Amino acid sequence: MDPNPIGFQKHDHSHCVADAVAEADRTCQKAGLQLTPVRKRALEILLEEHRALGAYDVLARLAEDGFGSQPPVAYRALDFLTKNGFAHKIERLNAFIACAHPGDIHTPAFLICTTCEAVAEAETDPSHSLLNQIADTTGFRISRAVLEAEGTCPNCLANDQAKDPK
Amino acid sequence: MDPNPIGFQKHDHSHCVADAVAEADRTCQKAGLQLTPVRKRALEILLEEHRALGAYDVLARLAEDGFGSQPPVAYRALDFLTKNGFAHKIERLNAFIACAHPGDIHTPAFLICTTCEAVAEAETDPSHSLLNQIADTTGFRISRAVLEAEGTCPNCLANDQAKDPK
DNA sequence: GATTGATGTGTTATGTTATTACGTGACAGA
DNA sequence: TCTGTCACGTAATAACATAACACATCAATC
Ligand SMILES: [Zn+2]
Ligand SMILES: [Zn+2]
Ligand SMILES: [Zn+2]
Ligand SMILES: [Zn+2]
Repeated sequence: MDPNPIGFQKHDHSHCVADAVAEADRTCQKAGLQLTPVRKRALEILLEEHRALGAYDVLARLAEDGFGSQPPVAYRALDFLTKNGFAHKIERLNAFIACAHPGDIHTPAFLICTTCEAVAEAETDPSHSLLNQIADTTGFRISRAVLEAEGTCPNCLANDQAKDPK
Repeated sequence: MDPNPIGFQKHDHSHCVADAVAEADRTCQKAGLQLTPVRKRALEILLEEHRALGAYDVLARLAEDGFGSQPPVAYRALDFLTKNGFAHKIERLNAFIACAHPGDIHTPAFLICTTCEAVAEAETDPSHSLLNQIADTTGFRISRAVLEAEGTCPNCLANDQAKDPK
C-alpha cells in the first residue's frame, strides 16, 4: 500500500514535484499558456503521488485549498493539463496522473499495478508500435492511442514471493 | 453516421449475428457455461452493431424485450460476456462491443473511429507487443492489456477527402 | 420427498464519474 | 467605454457502476 516507485523504483520524491512544476512553468511561458493557480495546484496534487487520482480526489484537495468545490473546477484543470501534455488520463481507471516525461510529444504506455496502485509511464517508439502497424495496413489514421497494462509491479511481485514462496 | 464496417469493410451483416450467437452457444455447451436468455439477447444486441454500446443502451433494449430494467441486469450480462470472451469493454468509451474473434484467448487491439463511431477489433501478436517488451525489461507482470486507438477510419477519411479536397 | 447450496434474475438504493448550462470578474484591444 | 475572450465559479443533471437483498430454479444430498 506504499506506492514509492517511479517506474517502480525508489527515488527522491520531493524533486519530482518541484522540478516538474518548474518545468511546466517554463513550458507555459514559452507556449503562451496560463499556468494559473488552480491549474498549478492541480498539477502539484497529481505530482504528489505516483498513482492515478480520480477527478473527485483532485477536486476535494483543490477545495481544501480554497478553490471551487464543484466538478467542473477539477475537470477543467485536468483538461488543461492533459491537453497540454502535463498529465494523462488513465482510461482503465478513469483517473489522472502527472506526466513523467513532459515537454515531448509522445505516446505513453502505462503499467498499472493492481496491488499497490502505482502507475508507471513508459515511453514508446511510435513508429514501431503495434497500433501503428495495424493502422497502416487498414488505412486508419490514429489521433490518439491508449496503451495500458494492468498487472503486478516488480516490488509487489517480490513481496508476494516472500510471503508465499512456492 | 452509417457504421457499416467490420474492420471498416462492407459485409453481409446478418451473418455476423447469427454465426456469432451459434458459435457462442457451442462454446458455452462445451465449457459448461449457461448462455441464458438475457445473456444471449445481450450478445445479440452487441452484435447488431459494429460499434460500442453503453451498458445503459444495452439495458434499454433488454428492457424492451421484457427483461429487467435496472442497471445490474445489463452489467451482469455484460460481465458474463466479457469474462468469457464473447465481448470486450472499450475503456476509452466506457462501452461494450461483441468480440470479433471469439473462442481464442487473445489480446485485442481496437481502432475507434471518432467520426462514424465504428470500432474494429484487430488481433495482436502478444509476444511482439510493445507492452510485453516494456514489461519484460521492467519486471512487471501483465494480467490484462488495453490497446485502443482513436482516430478516423478509412471510410470516413475518404468521405473527408471527397468533401474537402485540398 | 424435504433440505441445502449454487446460480441466475429481479428489485431498490446508492455511489462514482462527467457534462451542461449559466453567471461573474479580469483583461486586452477597438 | 465597449466588446470579445478567457478563466473561474455555481447549480443541476446526465452517464456509468455497484451494493445489498429477495426470490426462483435446479441439482445434490439426506
Ligand atoms: Zn516521485
Ligand atoms: Zn505494486
Ligand atoms: Zn457485421
Ligand atoms: Zn469512420
